[in-house]
Amino acid sequence: MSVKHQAPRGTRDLLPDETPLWRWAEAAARGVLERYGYGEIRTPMFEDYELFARTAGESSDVVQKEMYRFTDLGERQLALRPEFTAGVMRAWLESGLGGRARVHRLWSAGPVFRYGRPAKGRYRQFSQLNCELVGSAAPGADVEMITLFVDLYEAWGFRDLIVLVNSVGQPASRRAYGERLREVFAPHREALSADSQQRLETNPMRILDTKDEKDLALLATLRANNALPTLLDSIDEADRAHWDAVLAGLEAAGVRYEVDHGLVRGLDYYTRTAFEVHDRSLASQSALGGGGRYDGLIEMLGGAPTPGVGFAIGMDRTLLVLQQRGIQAASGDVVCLVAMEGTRAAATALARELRREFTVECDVEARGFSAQMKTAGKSGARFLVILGEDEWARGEVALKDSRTGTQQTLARIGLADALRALTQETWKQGEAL
RNA sequence: GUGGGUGUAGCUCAGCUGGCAGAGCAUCGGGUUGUGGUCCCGAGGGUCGGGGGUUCGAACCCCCUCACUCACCCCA
Repeated sequence: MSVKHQAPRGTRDLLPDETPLWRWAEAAARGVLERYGYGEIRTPMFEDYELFARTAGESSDVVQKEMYRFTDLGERQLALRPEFTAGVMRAWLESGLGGRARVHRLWSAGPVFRYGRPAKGRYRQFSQLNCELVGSAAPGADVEMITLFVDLYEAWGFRDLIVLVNSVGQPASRRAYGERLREVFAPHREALSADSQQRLETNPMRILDTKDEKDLALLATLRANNALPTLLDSIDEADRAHWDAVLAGLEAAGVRYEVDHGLVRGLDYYTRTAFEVHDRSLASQSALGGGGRYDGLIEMLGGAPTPGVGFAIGMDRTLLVLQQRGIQAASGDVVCLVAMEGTRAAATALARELRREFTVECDVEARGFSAQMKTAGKSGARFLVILGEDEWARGEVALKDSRTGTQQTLARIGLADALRALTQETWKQGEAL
């Protein structure tokens, strides 16, 4: 098996046995989004490099080492989108949406690109479902976002979901908190892992979600002595009030959440509320989705100060979990036509007619009767319509239900009616369950 | 990006110390040109991920490379 080309590293093909689950999940999501009153916005898959570099933060990992950056033939500096929000906000500004109404509810879906070492659940091209609520600074907006976030997962069958929430405050308070952490850890520098000593310089908040045993032990000791401040202790009064209101709103909405003091988002533009959902079954790539508030972003892009909240859901990982749980998209009944030597021509016409209403398979290779029957059996077709020469001459066909094994002979004229009645019958039975 | 592991038929995998590439499942055909998914018989299918090296001889040993995977990093 040595083919000349393979899919580029970190990309993959979704084959026909997988796409039904994707379509089902996408359809379920669209239903929820519609009922929440969100409108779809489609933006380019690439934008000016600077747009992403500035909004995500020059020092962020995404910008430092994960961007698909390129120069086009016109010498433009561009990048494949590593996330949706920056592009959506650019479109919002450029189209003047902000002037038409104060609040906008937007969603997008499609591929995003990040250059990183691939692993199960981490791809260089992956798919996100993205939502934004632009124009409201109210805690209720955060609550609606998180509620929508959870309801999407519930529409996909998740029941045991817990949202991790935190407040990352303002950039200034975040910096101040970082300094406080440096002071706290400085005396224990030698006790930290090499990674964390590095983080002490670059991003001390990352020490809080270390996986190193030594680090964890130190953190536990510090906590026990009340020597470890939390980010929540460092945020200002307004942020604190916002945070309390968000939690109260989540309680009221009946959303299960857990406060995670170590939760920090990877992009610099986040303010106040941050949230994520994880699934343990995905090993090291456990984040299924996350989001937060980005009150400074639009101003950063040259717009009037405008608040916003949003989230992104990683579809690949989410569907990976669904597949692991054995969830399959329901498929409809299939009708398979089986023709004889003298009825092949008639079968093509009948197939065409039935396909106005039913899913119909029909042999195109003029294969023998027995071969067609074998194929029909393996295909899982619910109904077999056998066009025997004698019956056909009398204007009749045989209809076999492979679920029960029963077979009846009926007038060709009444075939569609009979199929309709049988499929509706099973549909009703399904409803009863 | 760092460190490990794995690549043999469409799939899951055997293949001993270097000596003619195998099995099961799947596919196709036949047994059965008017009743399948059971059974029986048969067939096709491989540059052993790719390139180089060592050797009389390499799936096996060495180097490089590509891909996947696990743990980190980071996140979706």
